[in-house]
Amino acid sequence: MAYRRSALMEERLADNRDRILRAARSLIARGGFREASINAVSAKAGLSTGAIYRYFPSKTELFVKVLQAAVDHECAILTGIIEEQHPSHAHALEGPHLAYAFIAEPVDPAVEGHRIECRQQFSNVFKKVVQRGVAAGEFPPQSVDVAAACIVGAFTEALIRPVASSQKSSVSNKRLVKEIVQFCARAVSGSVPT
Amino acid sequence: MAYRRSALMEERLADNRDRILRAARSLIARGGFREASINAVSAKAGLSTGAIYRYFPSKTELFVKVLQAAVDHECAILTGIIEEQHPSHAHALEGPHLAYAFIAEPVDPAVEGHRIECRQQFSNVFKKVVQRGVAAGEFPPQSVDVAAACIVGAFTEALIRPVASSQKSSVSNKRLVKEIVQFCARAVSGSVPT
DNA sequence: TGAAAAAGTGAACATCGATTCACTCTGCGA
DNA sequence: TCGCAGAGTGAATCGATGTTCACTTTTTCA
Repeated sequence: MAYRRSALMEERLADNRDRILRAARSLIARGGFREASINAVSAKAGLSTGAIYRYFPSKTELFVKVLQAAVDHECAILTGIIEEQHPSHAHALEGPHLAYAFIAEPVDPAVEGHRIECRQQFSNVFKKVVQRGVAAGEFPPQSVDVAAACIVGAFTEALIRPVASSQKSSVSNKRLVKEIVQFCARAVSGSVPT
Repeated sequence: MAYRRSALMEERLADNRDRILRAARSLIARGGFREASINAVSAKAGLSTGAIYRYFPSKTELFVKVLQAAVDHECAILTGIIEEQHPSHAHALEGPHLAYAFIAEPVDPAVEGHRIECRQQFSNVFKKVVQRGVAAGEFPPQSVDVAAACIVGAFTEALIRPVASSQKSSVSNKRLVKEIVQFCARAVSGSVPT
């Protein structure tokens, strides 16, 4: 009769899909989209090139899924940090490596379009914070859209620079984040944080 | 005897080279590196594909030269604005289109490396300003490197966003720049500019 | 003017990587 | 155990581009 996938099989398929995503993510994080060829991804995932196409219709789709997952994850963390005032969780952000792919690389227009949405997503997180501050009179009047974009830009550039130049940064990652946060805090509030 | 190029010929060659650079620059600004294939460049420059290789050893070299020229130009403008307090010259910056190629696109590692240098170059311009302010006690103590990187990031992200999303921005370019400048001014000085 | 040298041409070539597909292998159901 | 559906394979295909090169055209100079 009709072919039914056993639970075990179902699980294995899901696992494969997951391994593909992880492999792609890892390769992108390490060497950018450039390094994430279908061959490399399939090899790393322990599958053949053809198998990839059973799970994703195209390389583009695969990349979009990878970005989506990463951004969802990081946005959640970010929101958590901001909402709950637990800046210590900042280390949960996976460092600048993946972020690099968000900003400093090409690819085809489809992925490009998606990347823009991702940046927008990050931006929205910050926008809310600024809006709140301005409404409460804590922050001086300003274009919240521009401010949000600036914050995203400041983070990405400042975080990415050390990766891109592959030089040992003189400041630790933790300290770096702290500096950036202070920069942005002064920018939106117009005052030196205590 | 030995072949000597006449002045006229010399001029024509220089003009060709110039047209190639302009063509590449224009294509990059319009559609990113992706659109700037050798064929497209040669066509736009009014030469054959092969001719390009008489002027530049490779596509990579050509791109590097284009970036170099653009960055030199923009850095000079930027320095001028800052040094001479003529913010009105800001319109001389060619807008976000070329900037887009500096940040949001891939290409081969050689160009990538050069791009990083370009960002550094921009960064240095800002770094000096911040350093001066901190030394003079006008700005609170801060990591000038991080601040400079943040400023570059803020500018690029905020300027590029409208281009990337290809939506008519609600703010004019001039106003946009002003907002960004204010953001950065507050960030480094920790006070609301008058 | 004629011949050598340089500049220009563009079709052919080389490469690289995504995608396909004819085939093999494996798990499900009878 | 048998036979089929689905999963997996990987070499071949295909398309896109950067680069080359044999040839044509133009320029220089005696």
